[in-house]
Amino acid sequence: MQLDSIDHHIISCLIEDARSSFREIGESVGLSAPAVKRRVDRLRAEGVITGFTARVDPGSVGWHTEAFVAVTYGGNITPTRIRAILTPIAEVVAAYTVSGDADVLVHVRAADMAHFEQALERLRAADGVARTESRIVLSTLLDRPNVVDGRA
Amino acid sequence: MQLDSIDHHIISCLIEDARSSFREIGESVGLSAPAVKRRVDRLRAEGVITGFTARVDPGSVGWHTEAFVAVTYGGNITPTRIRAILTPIAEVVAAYTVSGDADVLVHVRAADMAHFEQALERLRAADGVARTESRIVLSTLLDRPNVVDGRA
DNA sequence: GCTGAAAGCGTTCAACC
DNA sequence: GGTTGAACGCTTTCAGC
Repeated sequence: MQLDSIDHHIISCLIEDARSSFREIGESVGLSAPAVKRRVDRLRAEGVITGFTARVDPGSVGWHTEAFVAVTYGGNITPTRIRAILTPIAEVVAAYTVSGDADVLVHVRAADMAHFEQALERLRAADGVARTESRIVLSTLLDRPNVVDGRA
Repeated sequence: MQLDSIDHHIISCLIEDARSSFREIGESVGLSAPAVKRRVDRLRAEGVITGFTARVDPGSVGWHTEAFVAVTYGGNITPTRIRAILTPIAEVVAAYTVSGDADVLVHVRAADMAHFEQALERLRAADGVARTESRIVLSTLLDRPNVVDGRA
C-alpha cells in the first residue's frame, strides 16, 4: 500500500496520542475531520494501523521482573510449532526467530523472580529445547515503540 | 498506588481498544461514563497509564529489518551515560541493561540491512564499546505488549 | 477525494446521594 | 467513592463539488 506524507503525519499523531480527535488531527495535518476519518478508516482496513492501545507502566500493575531468553531447539522444529508452544505461556510478551546460535529470542514479563523461574521452567519443558540462556533486565534505559520517522 | 479490580478491568479495556468510549467501558465494568472517566484521569495522573498509542505494522511504514544487539562496554560506564549515547540513535527502539556477559540489550529497527548496518556502526562508534553481538530478527512469532492479566 | 452541514452521540462538569 | 442531567463539542454520514 502506498502512503503519502499526510498519511504518515496522521499516523504520527495517532502514535503520540491515540485518543486525539479527528478534528485535532485535521488541524495538525491541514484536513477536515471527515477527511481524516476516511484516511484512518482506510489505514485500519489496509492493516497499516493494527489497533489502538494504552501504554501501561508495568511496575504499577505488578510486573516487576523482565527478561530476554534465548532458546535453542535441537533437531528440526518449525516456527509454527514454536508459536504453538509459546502462545499459551501468558508471561511471553514477544518472541522472534533470530539469526545466530539460538533459534528464538523470547521476551518474558513476570511479577517477580519466583514467577519468572516458573515461566522459564514452562518454556524449557517443551519438546526439543536444547538450551536456554536468560538475560534478566536490570533496568529499562529506553522504550519508544512505534516511531515512524527517521527513515520511513 | 493501589488498584482495585475495576481499575484492572478498565486498563484491560483500554489496552484492547484505546479509542473505546467511556460509556462502552462503563457497560463492560458496570459503571457510568463519568465514573470511568474519573478513574482513567486518576490512572493517568498517577502514571499507571502512561499514554495512548496506535499500533502500526512496521513493514507498512518501511521498517523491514529488526535486530537485537547485545553490547558489551569495557571499563566502568554508567547507565546514564549509555542512555545518553543511545537516545540520539533514532533506530534504537528500546534498550535494557541486562545480567550476563553483555551489559546492554538494544532493540533496533531499520528500513533494510544497509540501514541497519549504518545504525550498528553508530552504536559501535561510542566510547567504551568492547564488542557487540547482533541477532537479526527473521520473523516475529508473537507480539502482545501490555498484557495486564495473568498474575498482576 | 475533499468540504460543509446536520443529526446523533460522547465528553465533561456541576449538583447531589 | 458513585449517579444524574445538561451543555458543549466531536463523530459520522451524506449531498455537492
